Amino acid sequence: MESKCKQFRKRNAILSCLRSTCVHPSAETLHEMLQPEHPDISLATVYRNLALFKAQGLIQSLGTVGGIERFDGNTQPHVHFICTSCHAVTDLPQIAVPQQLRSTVEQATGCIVGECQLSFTGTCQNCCRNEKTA
Amino acid sequence: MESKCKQFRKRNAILSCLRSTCVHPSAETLHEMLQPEHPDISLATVYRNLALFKAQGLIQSLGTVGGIERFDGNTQPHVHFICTSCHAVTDLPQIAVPQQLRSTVEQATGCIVGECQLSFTGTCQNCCRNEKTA
DNA sequence: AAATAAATGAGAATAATTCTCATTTTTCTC
DNA sequence: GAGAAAAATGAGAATTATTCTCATTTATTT
Repeated sequence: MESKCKQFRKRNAILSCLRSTCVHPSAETLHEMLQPEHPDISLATVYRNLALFKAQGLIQSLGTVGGIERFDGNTQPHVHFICTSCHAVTDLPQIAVPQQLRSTVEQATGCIVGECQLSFTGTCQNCCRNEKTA
Repeated sequence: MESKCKQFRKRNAILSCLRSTCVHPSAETLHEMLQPEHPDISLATVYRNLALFKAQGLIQSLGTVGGIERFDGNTQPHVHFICTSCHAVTDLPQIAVPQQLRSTVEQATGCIVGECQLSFTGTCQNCCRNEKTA
């Protein structure tokens, strides 16, 4: 039997917050973003729930950027740009994820493909400007 | 003036070892692989030189798999398959890296693109078999 | 050969993430 | 609705991959 949650749960707050941002935050950044409205959520809970959401497929991990794991509340396949200078991560909706390659990979290797990640790394517009003025 | 190295350097051993393998090892795995022939290379030196090679563009980092950074001695653009079960990383030479998208990204965003990474995650053939028998 | 510069080993330090456990909150049963 | 059971959480300790320090070794230059 399914049961409704009678109170706002911290879990929901964490998921909503991640889903409503496009900065692809780290656990710590997400924790900071939650502070104003939910100052009583501990960092451990953020980590715990991110792991849970990831296991459930509710969110996506982008892997680490500068040694820190980054998360994405958007599970639709899409492409990322990662700035190696400021570590900003942005979506590239202009580019399509080559989904059709999934079956090519499976046929060629006998593997079962879950995800396909396409990302570009480089220097973002902001950092390009700053490099020039510096 | 350029100077020749008169003795085998540990640095060279580390780079050759990484270049001669296709397992995309971590620093620690690479250290273990070096043990038989170079038991006097310390783990710190492996880390140090991998960071150096990466900065020089002699090798490539694949990011972390299961929380551990993996390296690739092959700097030619190519696609990877990452098994989320056993953490094996293999090349997919059958698939081409969509290099032409680089300029598309640059024009659309004003960023400067350095690298383009395409990878598929899922369950490798071995792990698929093991899951069935288990 | 002496002096300088670069590389290394060993272990300490760092820091992101995970774990522990006591407490609180939620759900289930009656 | 009350009490029991289960799940979630906070706080801080523990873990661990990676980096740093510094004394020593090795290579290069003079």
